[in-house]
Amino acid sequence: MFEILKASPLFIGLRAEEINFLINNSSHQIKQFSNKEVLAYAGERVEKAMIVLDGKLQGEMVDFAGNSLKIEEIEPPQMVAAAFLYGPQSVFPVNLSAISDGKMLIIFKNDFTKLLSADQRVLNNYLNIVSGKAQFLSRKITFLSFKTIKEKIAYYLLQNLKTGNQIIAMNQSQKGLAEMLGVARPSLARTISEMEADQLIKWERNHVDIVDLKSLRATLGR
Amino acid sequence: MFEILKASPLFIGLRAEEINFLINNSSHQIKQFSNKEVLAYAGERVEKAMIVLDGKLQGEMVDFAGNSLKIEEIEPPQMVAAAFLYGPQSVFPVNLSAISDGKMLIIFKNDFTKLLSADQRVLNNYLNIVSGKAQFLSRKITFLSFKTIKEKIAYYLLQNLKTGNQIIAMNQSQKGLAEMLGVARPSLARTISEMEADQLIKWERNHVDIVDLKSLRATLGR
DNA sequence: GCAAAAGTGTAACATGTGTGACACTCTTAT
DNA sequence: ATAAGAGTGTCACACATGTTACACTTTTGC
Repeated sequence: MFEILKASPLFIGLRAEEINFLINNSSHQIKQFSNKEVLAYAGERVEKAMIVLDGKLQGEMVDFAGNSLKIEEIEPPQMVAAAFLYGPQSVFPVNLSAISDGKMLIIFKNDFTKLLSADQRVLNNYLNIVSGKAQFLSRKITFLSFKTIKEKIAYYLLQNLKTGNQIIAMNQSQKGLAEMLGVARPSLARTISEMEADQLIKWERNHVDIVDLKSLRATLGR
Repeated sequence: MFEILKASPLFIGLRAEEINFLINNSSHQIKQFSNKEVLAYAGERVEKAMIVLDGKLQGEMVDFAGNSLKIEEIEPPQMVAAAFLYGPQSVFPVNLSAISDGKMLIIFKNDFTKLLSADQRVLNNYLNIVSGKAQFLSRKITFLSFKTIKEKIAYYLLQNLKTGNQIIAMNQSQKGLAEMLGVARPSLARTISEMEADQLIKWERNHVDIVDLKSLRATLGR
């Protein structure tokens, strides 16, 4: 087990013996789960830290009509719902169910808090995990908050533009990009055409030429 | 100072003497700042925990064209960039500048980490702050990912509907709600009218009646 | 090399949302 | 009590985007 945990973001930088020592000094459980088992429902309180040791879980968002929506997979040795253990509304944002047999390490919140203060490296790691989530979400919002497709494209290009360069390698199809930006594929193609007509960019199969950097930047100036 | 800090989310549940003790046992500084002073630029590394003691700061997002965009105000005794102290990309997401004279408490990251492990209540508080941010952002994304205003309204209402009830108290103006949902105010009003015409809801000044819960849910079934 | 699959350019059309405007109502402060 | 301010209902209009469709090109697998 401790070999698996060594690879976990929570225990980066610790030796297996150290992890062993820490875990064995906090009360914990190993829970077996079987395929299709529902481990937690959305809205339920998060009261324990969970780390997948073996097998695979998935988080499925369930809408009010009862359909399941997005899916996020959690594999060993990831933590489950790391950013939802603490906080004013510490409830599961999704249904948590197993998509294979497996087992997980469970530490109750109180004990987990003690564990965090027992080792500064673990504390640091956990803070990195949670902060990382917040930062990821923050960046995602930046994207979503651009209204027009033109803005999204401009932002995407400028993000991926290395200074001094004026060519951006594209390792993604327009279809994929459209999905990532959350827009319809033909709409993306249309907007690209417009931007080419406006002499802002030149979109080739595998790379994009920035023709008029200044105007491209101005696209984002509201 | 310790009286101010007592009200800070970071030190909830601690007595002034305890805060005094903790702070004086970690190395720290008090920094005076003056109006219009820029305290940090977006992209700069976050290396210290900062708590505003007096005066007011603002975070301004700067776009690629050099214009400043959104503004977030930070007042005593709030922490600055709490979710950005740790994490893989711990850099300021915004420019940080003063909009009045004032002063702040500064604790360098290393010392702050020690402070967190020195007192479990402070650790818990900080985890609550950061997790709270992540949860707030997560909810915001859920909202932004609904495409139509009708969906957003339905989601909002169903979220705030207590089981068994069919009336939702509104503690927010339509204007405020429109802002929160990221839509134009008249568009929100129009959509509400439509939903009323469809006999889904009845929107009064201070509360909303759910007329047809089933159909309201169906709005979200994609 | 060839066929199938995937990706791309483009068009016509429907539709949801933002904008700006205005009258009206409710709340707040003096 | 009254005036000023904030919030609300509604309209006409412009416009960006999604949808659906089809021809064409490129890539992939055999």
